[in-house]
Amino acid sequence: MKQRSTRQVATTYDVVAASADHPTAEQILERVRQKMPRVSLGTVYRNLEKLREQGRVVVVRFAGGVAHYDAMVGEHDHFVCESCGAVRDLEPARARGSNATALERRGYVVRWQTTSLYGTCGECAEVGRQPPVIVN
Amino acid sequence: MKQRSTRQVATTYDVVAASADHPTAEQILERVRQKMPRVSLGTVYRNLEKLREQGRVVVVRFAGGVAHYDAMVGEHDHFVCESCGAVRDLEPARARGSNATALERRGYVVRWQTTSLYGTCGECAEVGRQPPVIVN
DNA sequence: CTTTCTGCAAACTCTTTGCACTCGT
DNA sequence: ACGAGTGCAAAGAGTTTGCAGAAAG
Repeated sequence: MKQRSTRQVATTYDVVAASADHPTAEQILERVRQKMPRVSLGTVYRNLEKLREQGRVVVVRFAGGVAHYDAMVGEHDHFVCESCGAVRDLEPARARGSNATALERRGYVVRWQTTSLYGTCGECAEVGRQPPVIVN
Repeated sequence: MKQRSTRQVATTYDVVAASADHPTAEQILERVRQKMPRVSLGTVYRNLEKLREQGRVVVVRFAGGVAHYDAMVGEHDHFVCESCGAVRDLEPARARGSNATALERRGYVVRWQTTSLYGTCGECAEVGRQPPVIVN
């Protein structure tokens, strides 16, 4: 059960690592296909899962429920624009908050945490674009 | 296009309001059926959407991507047990963090935010149950 | 050569929708 | 009686998986 290093896995990782926009599997497929046109969606999903097991990518889900992939592996937060769907990485806002501390005092283990902010990004706010409630 | 008040909507809301465990649509269906056995899943989804539009329930998604429904409508945070899947409401940890302030200074609108903590709940920690990485 | 990985397509899960019928108003 | 709501089943989106052939070690 040893893992092999294939061009598909490498390219998939390169694409995610080069993307700052938290692409979905479908978007990753498109970008991988620019370099390897015959890659299939199933392979992309399998390889993303492999990369996740290895801790090289992270799966993020926002209000709409579809999986977004991020090569920024450390704990951090996100801003999601409800108008255009853009996602921005943010620094982890603060150290473990009072909630985590309170839970740990009661025997809970808090392994990680993440905050998502939802609103309208600067560009959309300028153009006056309104949030259509759909966020992937 | 006026809204009618039906027993299905009322019962669906009652079920969500009486549930502290953030049930999925399927779980809500089961509970509604205890009172109205012929209700269908499609109706539950339609009514949950209606309640969401009315601001009476809120959709929450965790790492696994499936929709959970919550009648606690105010802004608040969640703890998710990675072992048993239990979800606990937490108080909103803090006022708008520095991230929100910084974004707003740049012309962003931050409409709401939510934090999710992931770990092991007290009960699972006691029994020594390990996280299986699956969280609905 | 052996075993994992890939491409393809079919299967699966969760959610939405079309249609004929029901029930509030 | 009119029209929004319901039950059912079929269709959609996103994701997973079985299998035969391709390729890494």
